[in-house]
Amino acid sequence: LVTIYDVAKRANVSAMTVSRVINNSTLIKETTKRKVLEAIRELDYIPNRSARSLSSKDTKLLSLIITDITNPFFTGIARGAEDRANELGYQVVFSNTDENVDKETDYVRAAVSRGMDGVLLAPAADRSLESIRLLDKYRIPFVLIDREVPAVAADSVVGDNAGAVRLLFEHLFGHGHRRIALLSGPEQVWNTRVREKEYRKRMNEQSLPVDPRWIFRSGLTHRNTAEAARILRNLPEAERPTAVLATNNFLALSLIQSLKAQGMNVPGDISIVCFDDPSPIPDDTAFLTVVAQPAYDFGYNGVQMLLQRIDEPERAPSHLVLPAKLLTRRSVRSLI
Amino acid sequence: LVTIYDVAKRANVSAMTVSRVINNSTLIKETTKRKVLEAIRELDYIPNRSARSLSSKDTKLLSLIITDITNPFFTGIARGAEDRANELGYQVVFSNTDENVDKETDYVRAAVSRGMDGVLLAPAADRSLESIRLLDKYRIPFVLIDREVPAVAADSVVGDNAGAVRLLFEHLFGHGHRRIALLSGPEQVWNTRVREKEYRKRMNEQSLPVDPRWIFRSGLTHRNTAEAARILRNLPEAERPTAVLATNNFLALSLIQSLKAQGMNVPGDISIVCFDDPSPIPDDTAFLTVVAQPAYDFGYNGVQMLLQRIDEPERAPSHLVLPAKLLTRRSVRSLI
DNA sequence: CTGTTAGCGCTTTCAC
DNA sequence: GTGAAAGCGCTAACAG
Repeated sequence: LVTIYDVAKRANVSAMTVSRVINNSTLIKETTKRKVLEAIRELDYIPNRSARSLSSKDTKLLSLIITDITNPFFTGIARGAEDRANELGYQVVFSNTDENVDKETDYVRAAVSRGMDGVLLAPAADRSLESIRLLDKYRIPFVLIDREVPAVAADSVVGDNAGAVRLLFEHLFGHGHRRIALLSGPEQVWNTRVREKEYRKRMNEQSLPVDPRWIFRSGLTHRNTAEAARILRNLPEAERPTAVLATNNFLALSLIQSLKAQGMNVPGDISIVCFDDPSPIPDDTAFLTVVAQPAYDFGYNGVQMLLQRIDEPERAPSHLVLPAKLLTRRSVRSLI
Repeated sequence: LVTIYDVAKRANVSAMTVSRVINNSTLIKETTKRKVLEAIRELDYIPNRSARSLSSKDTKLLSLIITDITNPFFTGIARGAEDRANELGYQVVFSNTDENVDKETDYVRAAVSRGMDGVLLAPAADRSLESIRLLDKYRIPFVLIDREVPAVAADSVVGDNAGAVRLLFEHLFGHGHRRIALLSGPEQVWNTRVREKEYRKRMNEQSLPVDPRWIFRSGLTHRNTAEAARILRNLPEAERPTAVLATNNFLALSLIQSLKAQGMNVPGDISIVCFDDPSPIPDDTAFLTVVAQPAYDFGYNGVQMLLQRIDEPERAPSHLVLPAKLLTRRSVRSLI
C-alpha cells in the first residue's frame, strides 16, 4: 500500500506538503506542487479516507434515509441527491426505513458512528423526533425532505401538499365528481394529515358532504386496500363515491387491483387520482392521473441546502416548498 | 465526544476489553461484558467507524455502482442489495454512471479511497475492464451484476438473457408476428450483444428474414428513437415489421412516444415487447408486455455472493443466472 | 479472560 | 512556504 510518506519521500518533501497538495491548499509553491503531483501519479497514490476522516473530522459522506427507494418518488429524490452530492465531492449512503421509526433511528446511529457530514431525512412518522434528537445531540447537520416533524424547526424541502390536493380536487370537481372519497396513509405521517386536511377544506368549500365511510386509511408499506374496495362496492349506488383521491401512488395502484378483484372497473365504475407518478420517466402509456411532485429537485436541492447548513451551522432554518404538476391521464371518467 | 477510554474508565476495565465487547468477542466473562454494556448505555457511547476502519482495515461499507437508479430494474437491485447488506451489518453507497466508463472509474477510485469492503458493479461497457483492473490491483472484492465483461473471470449475477429473448420471441411468434424488428442498446454492452445474438438465432430458426433496416441501435441514457420511428413509418407496408423487440424498458417507452409522434399507434399499427418492467410494483394498469427479470434478487444475491468472496478471496468465481418471467399485457396485437 | 504497547495514515498545531 | 511533533479513536499482537 502506498501512503503519503511514500509520496513525500519520492518528491523530496515532507508528508505535510503532500497533504497540503491533496487538499488543494493555496499556500504551496507551484513547483513543489507539480513535483508532488507527479510523484502521486507515478506511485498511483490514492489517499486513505478513513485516516483523513479520523484526524480531520469530515467524511465526505452523506446519509439519505428514506422509506422505500422502490417508490419512484424516492428514487427520484435519490437520483437528485446523488447528482448534487457527486458535483460537490460527496458520496451518499442510502437506507430504507419502510416507515419504521426504530429502523430509522438505527440508521441515524450508523450515521453518527460513521461521522457522516450530514443527513437527508424523510422522517417515517412523528415519532422520528427521536432520530432528530440524536442528530441534534451529535451536532449532525440534517435536512428534512418530503415530510416535516411537529415541533421541529429544521431545514426542509417539502412539496406544496395543499396546492397538490387542490389540483386533484379541482380536476375531479371539474369533471363532475361530487362524492369524492379519500384513501389516506397513517395519521402519524405529517404529509398525510396535511393532505387530508386540505381535502376536507375543499369539500367543505364546495359544500360537499364528507361521509365518514369515504375515508380510508392504510399503511404505506403494508397496503390494505382490499377492505376499502369491499366497502366501496357494498355502498348503495347513491352513496357510493364516484371518485377516490389517494394520497400515495402505490396505494392508488393497490386500490385499483383490489377494486378489480371486486369486479369494479376504473374509471368505469369509479375514478381514481393520486399523489406522485408511479412511473419513473415520462410515459405515454401511463394510466393514472396524478399530481407529480418534482422528486429530483427534492433531492438535488436537499443536498444543496444540507451543504449550506454544514457551512453555516447557526443560520436560521430555511424551507423550500416545491409545486406539483397535474398529469392528466385515463383514470378519471368525466361525469359531465 | 465519548470515546472507548471513557467507557473503559467507567467500567473499570481497559479499552481493549471495551473493544472486545463492541466487537462481540466471545472470550469475555459475562459479568465484565455486562458491566461494559452498561457503561456504554450510560454514556451513550457510539463507536467511531473511521477509527475502527483505520486500524482494522474494514469499513462495513459496500459500493453499488449502477448506471441509473431511476430505472426500476436498478432500483430493485438497489433495494435488494441494501436489504441484504443491512442484515449483514453493512451499509451501501450508491453511484450512477449513466453508462459512462470514466465516471465509473472515478467511483471505483472513491471505493478504493474509502477502503470499501466490496463493490457490486454493473459495468457500463466492455471498457469497464479499466475499472476492474483497479479493483484487482487494490484487491477489492467485487461481483458483477446484470452484465459481464469479456475476458474477466469474476463472480457474477446475471439474467438468463437468451431465455428471456426466447420468451419474448415465442410470445410474438405465437401471436402471428413474423416481421420482427430489434431495438437494441450500444454494442459495447455485453447484455445487448447476447440479446441481439439470441434474437437472430430465433429468427433464423424459424427461417424468418432479418432485414438490416429492422435493426435499431440507441444509447441507453440518451435515447434516440425518433429516427427509428420515422424509418418504421416510411417502410412500405409489406416490409414493415409488425412488432419490435426492445432490449430495454426505457427504450421501449421512448419508442412508443416517438411512434405516436409519427402518427403510429401501439399495438394497433405495431406491437412492442421489451426487457424489464418499467413499473416498480405489480401494476394492473401497465401497458407493456415484458420479460421481467427478478431485479431484487440480483441485488440480494449479489451482496450475498460478495460477502462470500470477502470471506474466501481465493475461491473459484461463481456465477448465478436468474430466469425472467413473461408478463403479458396490452402492447402486443394478435395477428391470428 | 484481560491488559499493554504500538501504530493504522492522515491532519492539526505550531515552529521556522 | 514548509516541516516536526503529536494525536485523532480504535484494534493487532502480544504478554500475562
